[in-house]
Amino acid sequence: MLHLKQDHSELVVLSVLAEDPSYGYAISKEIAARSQGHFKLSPSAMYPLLTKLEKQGLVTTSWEEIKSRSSDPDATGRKRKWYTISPKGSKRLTQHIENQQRVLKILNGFVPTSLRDSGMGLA
Amino acid sequence: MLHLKQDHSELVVLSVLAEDPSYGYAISKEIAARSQGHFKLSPSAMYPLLTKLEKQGLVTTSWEEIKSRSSDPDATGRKRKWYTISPKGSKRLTQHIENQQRVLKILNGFVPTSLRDSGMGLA
DNA sequence: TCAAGATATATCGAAACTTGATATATCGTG
DNA sequence: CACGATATATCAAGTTTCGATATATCTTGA
Repeated sequence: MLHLKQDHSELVVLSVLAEDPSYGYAISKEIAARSQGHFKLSPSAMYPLLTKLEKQGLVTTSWEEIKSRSSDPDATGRKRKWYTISPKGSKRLTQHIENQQRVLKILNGFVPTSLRDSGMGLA
Repeated sequence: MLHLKQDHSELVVLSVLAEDPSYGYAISKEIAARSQGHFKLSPSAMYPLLTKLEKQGLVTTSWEEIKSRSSDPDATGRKRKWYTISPKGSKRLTQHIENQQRVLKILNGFVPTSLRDSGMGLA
């Protein structure tokens, strides 16, 4: 299991949302699936991050009332909070990736040539 | 000026030391030079990091007394702390880069195809 | 000669970040 | 009807980060 730092978490979450709106639980499942279980965003990492993205205007949110199949017509039903990437969020994602590429390129300049030449370069 | 996270700082410092032993001040200058000023490791980031590397046995250290040209024969002289990468440190550097490559590959799987196809992929 | 900038190492503290543990509640299935 | 999955969220304790600060020496040029 690889450790996802905040920068990477943000990149991954915005990437997932760039394809379709989703919600916390589904996003965490998607991340685990798409990374073959290598990446994991726990609830305690996920929700603060989503709240931060919302505050920064990178995503918009809406609540969905999940209709219960319960026979009780008064049942409250479970709530689901949907996250949709905003234009600002899309822009941020692009910038984020561009930035990663730039960092990677410079970082690669530090990798010893012996390692770089043996196909271990980063860029 | 790009923000160097600890993971990247460690990679960069070990990479610099993999070529030749050096000391704190010189390492920070080397990093600024080799990155065209894009990366910067301030003293407050550099010295705790070097101490950590030393404690983990990734580098060995020795003090050098810098001979003063001062006419005072009793002058203490400035001290310089040299850092040399250890076999354990070399191994860590290789693992570090391998790990970066793995993370990058998985991360790239999250980048939207539209961005990936336009040459913005990470791996 | 002497002031200023470069060389050199190091700590402090406030803020931000990280994460396992915890809390709460509903849904689906055997 | 119990249990695992779904679903969101906070807390607290630990780690990380970094500008500011401290200390001291060396070098250069006005």
